[in-house]
Amino acid sequence: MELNEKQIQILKVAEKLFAKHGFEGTSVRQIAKKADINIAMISYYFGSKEKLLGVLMINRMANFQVDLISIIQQEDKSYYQRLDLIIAMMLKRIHANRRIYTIIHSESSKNNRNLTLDHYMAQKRDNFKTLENFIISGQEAGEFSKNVEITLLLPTLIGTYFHFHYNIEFFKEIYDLSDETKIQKYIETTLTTHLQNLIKALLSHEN
Amino acid sequence: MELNEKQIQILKVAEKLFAKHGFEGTSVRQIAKKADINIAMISYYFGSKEKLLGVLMINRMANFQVDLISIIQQEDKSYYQRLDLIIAMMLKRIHANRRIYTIIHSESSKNNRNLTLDHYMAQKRDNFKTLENFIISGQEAGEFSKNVEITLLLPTLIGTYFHFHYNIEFFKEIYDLSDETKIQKYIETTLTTHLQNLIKALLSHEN
DNA sequence: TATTAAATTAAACAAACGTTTAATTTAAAC
DNA sequence: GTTTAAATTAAACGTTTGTTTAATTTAATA
Repeated sequence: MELNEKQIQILKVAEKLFAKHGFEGTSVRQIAKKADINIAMISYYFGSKEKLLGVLMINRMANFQVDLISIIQQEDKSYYQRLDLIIAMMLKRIHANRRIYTIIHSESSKNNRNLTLDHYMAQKRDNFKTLENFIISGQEAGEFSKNVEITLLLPTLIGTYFHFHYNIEFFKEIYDLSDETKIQKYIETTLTTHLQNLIKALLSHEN
Repeated sequence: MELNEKQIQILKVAEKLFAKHGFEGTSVRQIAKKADINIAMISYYFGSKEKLLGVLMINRMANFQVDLISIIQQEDKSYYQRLDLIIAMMLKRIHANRRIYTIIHSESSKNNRNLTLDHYMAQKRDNFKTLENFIISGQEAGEFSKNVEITLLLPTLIGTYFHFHYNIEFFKEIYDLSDETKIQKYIETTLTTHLQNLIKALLSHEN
């Protein structure tokens, strides 16, 4: 789907509002007002509020697998080095697209089956398989220890980020994370390092 | 606030619906229908839909700190043993109250200040402090290694659980988690062990 | 410049929302 | 058995919801 400038602007506004007030908590009138367009334009361009969300999700989730594979293929680097790169890349990407993930979380806990969610699930499965194969290769190469629940590495990585994200008000208090720049810096340094150490500790820990 | 049987039933139904469809996504008519009561009873008992949520949150969050301290005080056990107990207790509790946490997550990402949320934040701060002091004691006793981002232990623990929870459909596919009993068993065994190993690996890993 | 298609608008639509009302039933106290 | 308070009800309240309509403006094409 090709998007013109107006459509892109509507998506930007909708993304922020959906993430802040939820999908049902956001009205098309709010979106229209913030995007400075007439209410009817949303139906005109996207068909419905529901379809707008679908376009938004597809648009924000693209190209993750590509980034992942391009790191794994750097075979001059050790498995640990590549793992560090993967973790840093993932955190950066997830933080950049945190709003859409928030929406996906709240949407997928509802039971309405949905084409876009199926698309997301399929992508997730691919990413998981790719990462799993990478870890297994590292184990066969003797770098990573065995006896590790590979399935739970991704939940630990992504989950840690999102618990930080969902409780940002709490962490703002503890650290000095008063603005967006500081938050981003904290994620790219402290949080990334913590997770790299954590995964490394687990993968080198002889049970 | 004392609750009669009808009120308890309304809270149960509301909890499920809020967790499934979100707060805005759930109507008082849905709640009334499922709880088999008249719509007006919700305003009659709780004042409003908003206040119903407040009562629900307070009701489900009680006594966490008590459980935590009672484990820490078992000083005949090693720090690692107590840490294992804490992790198991936390996962069990969080899973039991997963619905209310889901609601809190989606509510606290919105910016409407709220008495109940403040109460939750204060409790969270207390729990965090208690756990932090426990880890520091363990470090001083020479059991735990230093150079650990204590602040990020809780996000890793809780975050891993919730990423599992939010993506339960995905994990149902991978494992054989076809019903609630199997999910609970998986959490109490595989997931708990994974997190115990993870935290232990980190706390014994000399950077 | 005239024609045609796309973009934009204000207004209206029915449906659903949370809450309140006023009347009635139920249960407890005397 | 009467009185009193609590519980329950159906109906109505005014708003807000997502979407559609039909008319108008804008921009591109011939």
